Amino acid sequence: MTTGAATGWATPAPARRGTTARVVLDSPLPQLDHLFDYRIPDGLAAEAIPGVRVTVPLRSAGRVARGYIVETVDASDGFDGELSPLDSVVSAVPVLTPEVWALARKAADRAAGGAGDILRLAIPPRQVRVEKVWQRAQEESPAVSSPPDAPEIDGYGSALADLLAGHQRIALDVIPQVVQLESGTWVGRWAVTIAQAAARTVAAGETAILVVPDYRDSDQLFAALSEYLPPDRITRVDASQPNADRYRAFLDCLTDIPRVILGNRSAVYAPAKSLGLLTIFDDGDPLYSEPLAPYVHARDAALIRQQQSGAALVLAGHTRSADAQRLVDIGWLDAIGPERAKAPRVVITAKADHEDAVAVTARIPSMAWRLAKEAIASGPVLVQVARPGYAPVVACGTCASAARCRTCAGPLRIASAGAAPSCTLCGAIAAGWVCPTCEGTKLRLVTRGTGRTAEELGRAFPGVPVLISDGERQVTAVEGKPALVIATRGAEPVAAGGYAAVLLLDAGRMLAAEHLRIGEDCLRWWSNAAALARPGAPVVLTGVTGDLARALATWTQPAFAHAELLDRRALRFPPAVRAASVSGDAAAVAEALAEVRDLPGASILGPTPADDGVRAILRLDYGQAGEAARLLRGAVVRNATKRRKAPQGKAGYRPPPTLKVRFDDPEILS
DNA sequence: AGCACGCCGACT
DNA sequence: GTCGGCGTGCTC
Repeated sequence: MTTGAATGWATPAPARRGTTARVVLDSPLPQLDHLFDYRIPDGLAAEAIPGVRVTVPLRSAGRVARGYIVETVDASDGFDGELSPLDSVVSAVPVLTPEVWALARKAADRAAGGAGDILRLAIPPRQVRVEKVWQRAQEESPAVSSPPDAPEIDGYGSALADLLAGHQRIALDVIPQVVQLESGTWVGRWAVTIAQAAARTVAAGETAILVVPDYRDSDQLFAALSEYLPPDRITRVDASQPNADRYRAFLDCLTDIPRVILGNRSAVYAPAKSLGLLTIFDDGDPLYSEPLAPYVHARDAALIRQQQSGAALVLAGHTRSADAQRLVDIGWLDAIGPERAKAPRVVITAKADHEDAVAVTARIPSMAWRLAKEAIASGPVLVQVARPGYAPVVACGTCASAARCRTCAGPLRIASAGAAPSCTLCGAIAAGWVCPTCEGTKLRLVTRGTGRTAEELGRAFPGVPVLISDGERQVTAVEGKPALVIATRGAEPVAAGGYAAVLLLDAGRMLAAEHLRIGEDCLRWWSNAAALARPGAPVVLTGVTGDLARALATWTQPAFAHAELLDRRALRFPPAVRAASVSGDAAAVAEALAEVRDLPGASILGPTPADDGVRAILRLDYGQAGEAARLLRGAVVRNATKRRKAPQGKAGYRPPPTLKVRFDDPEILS
């Protein structure tokens, strides 16, 4: 049997191996979320080391659960029954490192959730063949590239490099530009800045974890990293990878070789030997909000990991999230920007005059129109719209009431040019639609998606190619030639040389969405698009004035975030306070809330009826949130252990909903 | 979850 | 008397 110590990838064997293994189970059940002690049988003594996957008996023979050895000890403390023996060691690779275990435990505790749920994000499913090949390769001690040179970080003098070398925590304002790499690829300047910082970390013999919202950002950053680092120093850990690739990348992260680990939100949990830098790009992006229990936001996980590891932390973006701003305001993060300010040229137009404009230009104010016409001769023009599709919302052409589906009353849309209207929810075709209010038969397009916008603009600019980039058909890069690029917010391609003009066409409509975070989101969408313009090119904001327009025009996003945070403080909304939703059976919710209602500064909204039970919102000062999470977790465990099945004979009985606690629930702000 | 243990109604 | 119903609680 090979042991890890011989091949360099295992945790060093302790001087004296314990006789007892403390095991975390791979289970979502709250009542099993603690360590279980097992006797290590003689036959497994060599393999049963911390971090390995094991199977263990649970309650009765024949029933086995999967888990990981967290530590080995000599005597079990706190449990004085007879220990069962470990069932088996699944694999010799110690996949759960002590650092990741500490992170998972703390992140779960902070969110009133289970560590096992975090581990499922942190450790990909095992792929036996991949693991065998990888183990063999490790035993042959593969050649490692020599450490790279440390590049300068352009645009920040020595300030940023000094802060990183001192492992500081930073809110970084990136430079809103596109640049061409030596490979010829054009990327956002942010990617180069982060790549340079990461390369310096690797040159110093440490590992950097770089987290980005999605694969488009990942591709840009990967291209930039490749300018500074050899391929064996860059490991991509995307959840969209095939399982085999994902597991291979994960295993590579376990080695001692300092590297850059690049990936989406779950990359914050990647194992890393001597972590020196952790960056999150555009931390306001909702993709960082984990949709799986216990719903830990990648930013929060990063903050915990920074504290535990002492690595440098960078929250970078064209905008500052209110959450990052709070950390700046309390002195937890140092705010740093470029040496020389480089703001895009933002042109604000008054509200579009819909009354006397011709149909084709209805959404486009004359100034925007003129600037686009001028610009298109010299290069691509980006048109940002709110929605994909053709006509996502339609209404009666006569009385203007919203058009609804006859079957399910869902809203109707027109999916493509010339298509019959269909239901957004059930998909039913609404041929021969008649307005139930006024009996009109004509439909009016209330909103125009990418498709309809492309059609309209294509007609207005004959001979100019029109490209569409939205959620379904994503274009990642366009050439520097005249073209109209119609994109939904967040799906804008990078243009070679930058866009000759950027039209933020549906700004007013985007801002009208009912969401307390909408101002922050809009500024982020617009700023990210503006950063794709070439120097001096006009960025036209239509239909929006006021603080938000001023923040974009003067490129003072941190000031906007600060003002936003003051508003939230006055209202006691996140992130000025921490909030959690508590939902489930009315009695269970009441019992859970009774535990926390007397904590200093706690306040409760509700409970209000919610699907199959009730839901309440709990607001807490940050200092009390940890204690609240502990108390609520206790309530969840008690609820889980006493929940019972239907009494026999009662047909149609539904068991009461389980008690759920969700900290930092994004729906609280909607 | 899944399984054993335990305390009240119909049975040989 | 005891067989077995399912409500209750635990899992190292």
